[in-house]
Amino acid sequence: MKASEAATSAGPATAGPVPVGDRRSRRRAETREEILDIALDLMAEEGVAGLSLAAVARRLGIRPPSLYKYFPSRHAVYDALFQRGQEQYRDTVTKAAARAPEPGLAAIGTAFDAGARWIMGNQTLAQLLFWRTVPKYAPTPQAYAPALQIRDLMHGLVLAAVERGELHPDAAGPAGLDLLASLITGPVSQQLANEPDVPFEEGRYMPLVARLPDLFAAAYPPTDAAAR
Amino acid sequence: MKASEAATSAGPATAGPVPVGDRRSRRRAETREEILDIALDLMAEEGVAGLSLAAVARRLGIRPPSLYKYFPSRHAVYDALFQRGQEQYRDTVTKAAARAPEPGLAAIGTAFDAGARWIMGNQTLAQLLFWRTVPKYAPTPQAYAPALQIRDLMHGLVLAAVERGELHPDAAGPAGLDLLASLITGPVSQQLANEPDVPFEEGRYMPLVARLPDLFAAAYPPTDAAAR
DNA sequence: CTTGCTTGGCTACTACCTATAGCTAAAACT
DNA sequence: AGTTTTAGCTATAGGTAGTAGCCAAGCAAG
Repeated sequence: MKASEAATSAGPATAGPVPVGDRRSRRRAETREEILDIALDLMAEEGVAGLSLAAVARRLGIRPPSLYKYFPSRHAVYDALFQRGQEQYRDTVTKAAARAPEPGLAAIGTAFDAGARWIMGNQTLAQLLFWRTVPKYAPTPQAYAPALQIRDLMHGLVLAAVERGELHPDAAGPAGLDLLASLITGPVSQQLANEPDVPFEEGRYMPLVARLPDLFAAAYPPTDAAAR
Repeated sequence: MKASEAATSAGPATAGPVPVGDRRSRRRAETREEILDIALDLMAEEGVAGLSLAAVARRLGIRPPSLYKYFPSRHAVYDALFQRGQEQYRDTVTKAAARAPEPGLAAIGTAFDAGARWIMGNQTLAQLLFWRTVPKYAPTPQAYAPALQIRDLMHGLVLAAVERGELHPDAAGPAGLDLLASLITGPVSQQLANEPDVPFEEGRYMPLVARLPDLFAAAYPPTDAAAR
């Protein structure tokens, strides 16, 4: 029992010879990941809210009730995917911001671009993350945690832009961050809802993302004193 | 047969003594509306994608199979609600734009405000209209038609603003209209996904709507020649 | 090597869902 | 008044989530 509990977070954290004895729990974690992969595929085919555990079981080659040895409910599968998605998205955006050519407003643009590309490449997860699409499902705090880290990251980027004199200090306030989040959400939602199948940047909405940093700057122009 | 077909669009179009003889089809249309009302209530309670026709039947006091005398499938119920919602939204926005104090950019703001308020007051319908939340459901062209009219309406408003010298002519192009639609979608999606239950304008995102016209103007500043 | 515990599969079952087929009685039209 | 239409019904097929309980294989300690 204790062993399996310890394995729920299931990261390849220790690269060494493994705490020994838990070949079983490693296998268990692998199966969990396999289930999540299949669930993701099925959600892409049938719609996010149309996920059927029975279909997952069929594709995995086991009987439906056996799935409950790995996840206590359908919502638990959604939650695991939600967390996985948030972590991937956070890492994508964080790395993009870190290797941006220069900090400030340009880095915000880099982060937006990377985030938008990830979303278009992971639309199923994006729907789960950014819309309330599954009846009665709400993410657990643990699964939602990475989203808060993303907000912190954006806050830092905005602060840097403010210090460079590219934005008014108010941009780093709550309303500013909410506006920033809304700006990126707009094209993304339009693209997901109306043109889910267009490839990369051929759609009508994703190209708009490149213009968002300037729009944000227009909403929070630096005070003349700070600029220059 | 012919009579009932004619009643499927079921608007109170003719206010007079009614084409006579179709007390039956009027009753039928009433029941259809009743079903849609109940479905809307249930979607609010259980989630948009969680609508169950059996539950509708229970609440209506009939057996589930009898519902199929009024709608051929669950998707047909969604489609009727989709159309109803698009028409309501279109009418709301159109009327708001028509009685705006002055045309141009200000009228766009008035239309946005009215649209946002309608959405917050009709969140269930809004989810159906603006997100792809129901697996395998896509609106029929007939149900989608009002959405095209809304785009035409916005196009007209933007053209008027351009002629008043408030916007660059490019604002009325496809990319401009897509940006405009994305701008309003952003706060709306954020509000629906993250704060669905806050009343009117107490939320974090809806107040941002008032700033969108200026943002749009910043994206398409008028050429100096046209201005003034 | 054997004994015993853990676990990952299974079948059987409940209670729900959408949708179809076909019946019947009441309502409406002619 | 007779005929047609229709709005309800029951029965049924086939799908879903989730629970209960059985059993055999895997693993670990004596």
